[in-house]
Amino acid sequence: MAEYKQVHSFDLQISQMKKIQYELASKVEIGGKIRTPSIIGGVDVSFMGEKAVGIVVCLAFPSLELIEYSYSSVEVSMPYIPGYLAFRELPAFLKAWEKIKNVPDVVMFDGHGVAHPRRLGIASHASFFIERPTIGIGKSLLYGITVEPAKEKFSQNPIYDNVYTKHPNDSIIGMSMCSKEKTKPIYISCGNLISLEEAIKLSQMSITKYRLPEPTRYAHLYSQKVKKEIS
DNA sequence: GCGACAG
DNA sequence: ATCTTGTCGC
Repeated sequence: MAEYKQVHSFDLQISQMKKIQYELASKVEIGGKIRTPSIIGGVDVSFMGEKAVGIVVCLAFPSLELIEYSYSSVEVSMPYIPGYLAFRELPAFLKAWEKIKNVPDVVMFDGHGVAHPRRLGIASHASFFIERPTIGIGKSLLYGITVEPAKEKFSQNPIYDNVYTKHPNDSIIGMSMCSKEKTKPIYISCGNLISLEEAIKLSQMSITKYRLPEPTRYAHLYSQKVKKEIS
């Protein structure tokens, strides 16, 4: 069973959530070389009424064959508020994470990493609980400035901080990338414990014939499937 | 005050 | 995210 650290509770007020985000963001470690993963994880959370269904899939890397997947169902604790997605989805994710036997070496999330107003999107946030490298894969931009890349596979452009004076040493917070010709781009950003170069490389190696990389794509597929089975 | 706003 | 079938375009 995969373990995780209970970094903080989820019974919080927005002001407390914001404070936690700033505190954890200051501890994010971008860069460093990680060993090529043998198992890559994918996470997605879907909803049905007041229930949140969390999914974790484990794929062999680089073959991308499905090894295992788990799911959980928890009561929704708060509404969706832009910038605070993690507080709504992490409880479901963590409950599914504990059921995983083949612990992933790196995990991809459906949402952003440091490409976030306070540098702590769900991918970065989750890393402090599972203590593993994470990557954020966004389907739309939440924060940052970027130029839409050409619609050719793997064409890409950097995502810069809206306020470049806020973090002058690292204004590039992610990469906009065309993952499939003639489709809208995906937004890759570091979650934690990984470099943007590595995050992009692993993302590209996880992309086959679809817009989303297999870990996230599979997780989403299963979340929809599981919802019907348990409804 | 106004507009933006992951999933 | 979710409500929802067929349909236009690559």
